[in-house]
Amino acid sequence: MQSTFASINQYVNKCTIFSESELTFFDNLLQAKSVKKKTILLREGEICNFEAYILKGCIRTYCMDENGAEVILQFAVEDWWVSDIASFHDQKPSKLFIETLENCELLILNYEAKEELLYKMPRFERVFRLMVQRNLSVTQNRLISTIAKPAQERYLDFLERYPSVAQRVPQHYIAAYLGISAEFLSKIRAKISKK
Amino acid sequence: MQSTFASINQYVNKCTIFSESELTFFDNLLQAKSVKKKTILLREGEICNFEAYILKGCIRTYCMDENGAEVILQFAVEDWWVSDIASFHDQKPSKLFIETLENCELLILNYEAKEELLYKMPRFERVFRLMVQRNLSVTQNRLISTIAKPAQERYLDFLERYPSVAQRVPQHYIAAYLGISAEFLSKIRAKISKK
DNA sequence: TAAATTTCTTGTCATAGTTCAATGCTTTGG
DNA sequence: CCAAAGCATTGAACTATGACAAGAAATTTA
Repeated sequence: MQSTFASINQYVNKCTIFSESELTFFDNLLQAKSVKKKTILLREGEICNFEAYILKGCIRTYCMDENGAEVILQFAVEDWWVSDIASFHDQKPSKLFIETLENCELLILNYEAKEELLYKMPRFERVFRLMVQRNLSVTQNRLISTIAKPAQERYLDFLERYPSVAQRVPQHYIAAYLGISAEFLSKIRAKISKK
Repeated sequence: MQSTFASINQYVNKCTIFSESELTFFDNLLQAKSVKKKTILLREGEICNFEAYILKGCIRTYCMDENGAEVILQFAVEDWWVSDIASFHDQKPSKLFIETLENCELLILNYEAKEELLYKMPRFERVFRLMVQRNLSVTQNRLISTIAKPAQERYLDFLERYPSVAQRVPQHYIAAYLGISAEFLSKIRAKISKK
């Protein structure tokens, strides 16, 4: 029986082993939710009240710089979480936008539910620590290559690392993720394919 | 009585309240260590076996790109932790160097000690989760401004945010942190002071 | 299927930042 | 206290990338 919760339970079970009843308790705190493509789940200034696990679909997290240009922080697909942890954790206004790029099936863990979970089952702290830790490690690597590598190399790394994302999202978003203009990405691609 | 552990205990107590005996147990897992300036605590390829809390001194974490240029990931001073979590957590070879910039007084929590701590007192998971979470949030902001802001603005932000670090470390390290060449930083400074 | 919108490409010109090389200034250690 | 090493500044020539403009292709919507 492949329930709605099969994949998320597998996810948390990879961090530490939980009993059936612990998992059931966890599952009951989640809310399933379907959202249409191009829905904004969080906008700048709002307090982020959720962590969302993606069962199906693709989401981007981005922020707007002073000149109105978008910088994409994350593309998230199946089996990933999205949230603005800073806003969520401190319950303060977010600087980020979170937007679906496709129709999505989500499991939502909201603030109160997470509090309850961690209060009643502190072992779940570990799940979230590991989650954040992986995220930190990825973000650090990205910071380093943003600083140290030229755009073309970063683009090739991206293709290699997230081939499926590269298929699914428009190129100008990839440019916004890599930190270059859409035009320049186009020129990079032209140059690559000439070889 | 200001023991060696006063400040670190205060640090962990800010995350969740712990009892005297929990704190004592924690303290006993730590090793105090004095290290000379310019000591390399971790080099690329080694497995990071510690998380170090800084009682006194200043440390940088950096990595070397393909051309041998250094990118600085973090300056850490009093009341901060340094480690390579990716290497530490997975016990795999590090890509980073960790080097003292001043004589330092450290409290070292090594891998086995941390395992024991979290096994016996899972409430400490929370401390480390919050620690990583803050670090992630800072790193995300830095990634965004590296992408979206010009070097001069990033430099001014840095001065404002870490005035004490700016005093303590040589300028070419600040350049390596900001992701620009030492020469260009010098030109930025010249331009700023002209006003 | 046509119209409308969004996405991608290409060219030209502008600029933030790099590299290299030379010079003087500090700090450190014997 | 001097020599050596490390650090900061400056200028000139170069390069990666950005901004703008205009048009082509693709995708969505009606």
